[in-house]
Amino acid sequence: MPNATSETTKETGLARLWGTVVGEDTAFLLARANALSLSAANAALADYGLKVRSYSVLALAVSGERPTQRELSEFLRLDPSQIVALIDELERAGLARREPDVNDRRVNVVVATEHGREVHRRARRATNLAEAEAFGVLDDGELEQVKAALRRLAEG
Amino acid sequence: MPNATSETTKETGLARLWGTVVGEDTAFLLARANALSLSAANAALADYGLKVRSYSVLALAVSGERPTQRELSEFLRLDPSQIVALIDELERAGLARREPDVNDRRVNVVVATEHGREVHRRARRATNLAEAEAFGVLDDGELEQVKAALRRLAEG
DNA sequence: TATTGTTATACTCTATAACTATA
DNA sequence: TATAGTTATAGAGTATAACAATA
Repeated sequence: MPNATSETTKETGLARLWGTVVGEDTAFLLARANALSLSAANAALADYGLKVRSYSVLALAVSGERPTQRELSEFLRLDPSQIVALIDELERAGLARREPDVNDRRVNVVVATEHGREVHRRARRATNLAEAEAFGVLDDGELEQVKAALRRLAEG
Repeated sequence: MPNATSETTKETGLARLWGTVVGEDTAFLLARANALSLSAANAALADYGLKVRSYSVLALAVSGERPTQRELSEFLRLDPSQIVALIDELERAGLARREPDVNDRRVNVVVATEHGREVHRRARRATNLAEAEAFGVLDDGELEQVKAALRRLAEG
């Protein structure tokens, strides 16, 4: 039990640090919100043997856009070597597979298996629920404003 | 030069992936915006031998709130052992120091040196500029809305 | 007994460079 | 010569457990 006369708790405790410049910093708030969102999503995906990374690749494989590994690398801002590992993982789990590009034999295109589509459907439901919970403190209007702003930041 | 008839570029290229479910996902957008903000801040802080982590600890040391290591750990959501390493770093650089708590000899309180305060002033200016640039695509009203929303997410 | 700070260790993530096969 | 994918490796970041000093 902390001593009430200790310097440790002389003010209102931890809360007083929110009043500092750090608590007003946009980058700090963004980092914390992201950490919360990330761990909520990863927790929701654990039931399906996925993490945010592998789920993102799976979702893009399911999309039907037939992304190449290079495109996945650029879009997800991950190194090509990390994409290799993620696809290996999805392939081992029977969720996706590589298909050679018809016109350029250097290129692999990533497509989902039927099982991958099914797992994605369920995983997506789970992450949607987790997101709704994580962002539940915001009303619909606020959430839309934030998304619109983040989209402009992210695409820029 | 990519072959225009290749499957790789049959649609509009990378941009077509933004139309998928991933490009609409709040967590995905948040993660990307955070990555951009983080690398901009780290780049700005490199001139001062700091990173976002060490800068945050320094800023809290400068605040005058005399945070304990435990409080820094909880507020920044970093493990106590990571706080140890960050303070060691600041101490080696002469920017901050540990002071034993008067009432509880187990506790260390972290305070900035005069040099630490000066470096913080300059580093803060640099990160403010970097932030203004990173979030420059948003007008002031949007930025305030986003900050308010993030603050509610982060504190919750 | 419980807590603060510390050390040690392992695990994940990330970044880099070198290699192959194709173009 | 350049590009797509692959492999290997090292560095940064993160999580966990055990420990000494103090409460």
